[in-house]
Amino acid sequence: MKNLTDRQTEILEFIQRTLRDSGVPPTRVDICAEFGFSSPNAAEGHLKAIAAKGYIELMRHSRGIRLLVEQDAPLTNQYELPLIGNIAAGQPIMAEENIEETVRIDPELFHPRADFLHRVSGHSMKEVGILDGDLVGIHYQPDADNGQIIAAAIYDRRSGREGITLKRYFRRGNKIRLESENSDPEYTTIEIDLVQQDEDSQEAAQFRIAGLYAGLIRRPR
Amino acid sequence: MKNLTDRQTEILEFIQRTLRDSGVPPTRVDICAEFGFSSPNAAEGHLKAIAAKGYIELMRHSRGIRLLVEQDAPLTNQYELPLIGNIAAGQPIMAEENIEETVRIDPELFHPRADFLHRVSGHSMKEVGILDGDLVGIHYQPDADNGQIIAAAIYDRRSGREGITLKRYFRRGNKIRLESENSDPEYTTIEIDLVQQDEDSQEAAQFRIAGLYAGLIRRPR
DNA sequence: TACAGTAGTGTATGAACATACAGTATCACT
DNA sequence: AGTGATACTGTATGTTCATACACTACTGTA
Repeated sequence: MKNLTDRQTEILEFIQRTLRDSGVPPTRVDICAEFGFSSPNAAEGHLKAIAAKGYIELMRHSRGIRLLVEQDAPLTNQYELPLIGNIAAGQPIMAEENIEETVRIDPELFHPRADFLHRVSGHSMKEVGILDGDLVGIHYQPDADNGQIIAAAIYDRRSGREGITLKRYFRRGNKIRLESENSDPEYTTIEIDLVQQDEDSQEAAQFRIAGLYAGLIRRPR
Repeated sequence: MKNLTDRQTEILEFIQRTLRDSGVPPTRVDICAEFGFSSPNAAEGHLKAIAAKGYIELMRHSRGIRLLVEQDAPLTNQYELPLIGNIAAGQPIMAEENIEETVRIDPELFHPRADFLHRVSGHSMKEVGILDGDLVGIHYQPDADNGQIIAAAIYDRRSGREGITLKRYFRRGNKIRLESENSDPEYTTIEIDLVQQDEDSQEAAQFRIAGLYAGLIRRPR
């Protein structure tokens, strides 16, 4: 969360004080009176800035100011999942280096239970309602059944990292097929031959199953 | 302290609920809307009676209602959201009767913060990746901007309940348009004339905004 | 029977409020 | 030298809000 300026902090504290003392948020005019402003627009500007930084929410009715910061310390709970972007070479998925963010969410919300989250990039799964930017819950599991949606970890030689992509998984013998859920022809099916991959690990697309798709969260904006 | 009448208790509870859910006390008009009064003076009378009995204090400015009784423990704790199906006649949204389930999730995960969840039924929002069975986070807010996705509470005369549906909201003057996000022709646009709705409440589709769409959770299976 | 309390409708009005637009000035950063 | 963020003044407007007045109707009670 972005830092407030000194003035904005003073104003936020005044809102907290007013709320605590009177039970009602202040109006723009109240703020002007407190700080000696002669224009309600001074207060309006500060409120918008504080709201833009995420400390309060402005509702459009009188005294519509809602605090989004708790006065007391937030609860610590164990319902957190790491958000994993791509994976550094040689590192386990959950290595701290790979964690972009920690999201407070109950792993049991998903089925099967999620071990980590991944932010979807692109529209390859559009047809099953998984969109760019969505956070998907992934259940760590190194194999999958035919037709299941998996998080595929695909090695990229240029970056030396593994990128995670959602794909629908099919295997017949040693041939693996990773399909997108988007009829647009640009979303091609990836085909991998396990024998080839083993024999010539420099050459073919290196691939493994990072886990099973177990649900998603969408946070607009 | 003198006892409150049943009606006065209901109103006091509504004030407590509004404060808890939105952080701001209700206006007289809010109370009228909640209880179906047609005159703000009905609310005013109740407030004066409740104040005279010492349960609240009235300050003479907008929303100047201060609770003088302990606010009982919140129904939902910080990291839980109620899952609301449809709404029993005359009940506030958050009434226990309407809660199907409680889901452990951080309301701040969504933007704007979610006040309750709703399970999507049908495919009317398929084109924006909202599918049947998804749980959507709803931010309690009685109005919306054009083009926003809202949870519309539409009264069903047969069941006597309000059903919640996601729609894209447009308003021009007194005409409201509720659009689906599915090009299939079976998903028609609902049009409502506010004037008609007021004049002939038996006839026209009764409708209100239950809140803003604020994100979703998908739990497969 | 009368009276006080409760529960409303209906109308009206002025003050309180949020908020938009048009400016000015300072400061840090590029 | 130019741009964006901050921190205001000043004015204006339309809506929201509290609240007063007048009136109906039901209920328990002294």
